[in-house]
Amino acid sequence: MKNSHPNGLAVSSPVPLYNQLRELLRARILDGTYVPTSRMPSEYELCERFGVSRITVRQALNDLQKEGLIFKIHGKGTFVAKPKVYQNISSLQGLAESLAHQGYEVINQVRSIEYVAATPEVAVRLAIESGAVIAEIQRVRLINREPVSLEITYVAEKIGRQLEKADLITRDIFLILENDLNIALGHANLAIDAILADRDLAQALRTEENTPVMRIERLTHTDKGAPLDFEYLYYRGDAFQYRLRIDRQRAAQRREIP
Amino acid sequence: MKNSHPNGLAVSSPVPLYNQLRELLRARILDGTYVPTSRMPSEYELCERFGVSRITVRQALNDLQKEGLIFKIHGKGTFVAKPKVYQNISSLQGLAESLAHQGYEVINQVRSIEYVAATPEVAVRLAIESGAVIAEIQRVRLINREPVSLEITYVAEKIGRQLEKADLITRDIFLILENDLNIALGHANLAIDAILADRDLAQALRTEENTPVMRIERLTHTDKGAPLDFEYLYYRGDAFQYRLRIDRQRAAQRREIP
DNA sequence: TGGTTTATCCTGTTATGACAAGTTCGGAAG
DNA sequence: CTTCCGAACTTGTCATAACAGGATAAACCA
Repeated sequence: MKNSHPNGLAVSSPVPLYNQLRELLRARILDGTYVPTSRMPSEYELCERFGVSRITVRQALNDLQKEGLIFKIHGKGTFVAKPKVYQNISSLQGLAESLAHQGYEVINQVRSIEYVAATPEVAVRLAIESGAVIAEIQRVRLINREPVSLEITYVAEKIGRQLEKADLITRDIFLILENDLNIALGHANLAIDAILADRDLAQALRTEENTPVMRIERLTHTDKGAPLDFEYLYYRGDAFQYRLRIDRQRAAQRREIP
Repeated sequence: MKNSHPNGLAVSSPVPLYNQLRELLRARILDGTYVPTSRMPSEYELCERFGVSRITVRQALNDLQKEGLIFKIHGKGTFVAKPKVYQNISSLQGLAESLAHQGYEVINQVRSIEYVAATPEVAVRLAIESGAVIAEIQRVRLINREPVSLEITYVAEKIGRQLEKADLITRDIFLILENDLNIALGHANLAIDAILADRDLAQALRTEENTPVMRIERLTHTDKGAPLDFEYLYYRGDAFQYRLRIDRQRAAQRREIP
């Protein structure tokens, strides 16, 4: 059988074309045929080269993008992602999420995207003048339909405009910053405390006013050290029963490939 | 402006149609208009009802499926997923993954899907006769292009055939079992030990032979208590430096919604 | 020379259409 | 009455086509 295509794809195979194409492209990325940060062939080129339609090519590319292997820039092209992502972000999060990845239903909701004047607290963190316009993104994370955390992200207005266009629901915000906006991330500072929920926070987390809430502040910098992204992460107290302890630094860092 | 569509979608809006449709459907699922486990309108019905093409409908539905809100069955229809997922799976995993979700590049590779005779060890776990044909799925998890774990999954041949057709790379295996195959999951048993990597394992994890490797056995049962899915999870020793400690049972279980 | 416009290439969105393949159910044949 | 088969409906895959809109560089104008 096989009915082989001019360029290596089997037409009358039980495995779909976009699937074959995805595996083929993934292999070429992993073996170095397509070098990180370099542009991949355009969608039309891939169409011709493999004798398939653009809808098939896009299906394969979208899957690869969701994996984080490639990223696209509207009007420019499709690029191979850099293998090394942020190096020094002290990790927290993954609190309830670590369970979540097990298969629990996780939903991210964008509660609001607004452009507001920076409060003094935020302005100081982002090293801008108080009162300047910045983007405020509020996202709620639901696990099994119950809200567990509210994330309020502050970034420069310009970056906010670009994040607004990206897919904040299914794609990681850091992936968008690094790949789509081409901003290299550096270290992050963390602070943790507990507060009482005010009315708005209680509403977002669907809990009672004045119940205890864990608050995490995270300030993420670019690799140049400039403050980039300031976040408040509010976790419902009763969802904060998992503890993630990181005993050492990241393993991969001490295991360089010669 | 707005140029409103007959059924609530704004045509000349800057936000894409499939995006509007996705939000609209998500809202209807969350507010109970579409009841869990019930069938949603077919793709063609949604086309007519909202005056859009099927490609737009499918784009919206696929996003919702990736979120886990709905699932599809080829030939039957699209269904609303049950909000409660497995109740009692003692969670482990998320070891290096908890960091991973932070934004590190995570790639799942299907190393092989084969149908083999059950070894005595596996047969005992799955409560079948030794030598019966079962499916063996080997998957490798890469973080930042470096392999950190090898997962070997054993399930009944019939289930393996169905998993083979599903999207094992981007979708969670438990989600597929619960939704697509309509198998309710129950509890799981875990065992952890350390072994030395043999040649094959060393190759998969791209490490040296005879280096220490953490091994986790996990036997997942259906809600009826029947053994369903037996897995070996091999973690590279030097990737096993994060510990996830679960101090109590799941929070949500003690917080019933009246 | 310097700024602007335009042509061109790219990805994003959407429509239409077709066939494949799984599911269900009723009617025909035994 | 049972069995088998096909019609009808579903999602899965894929092609062709068109236009929108961002990016870029060459061509053009001041």
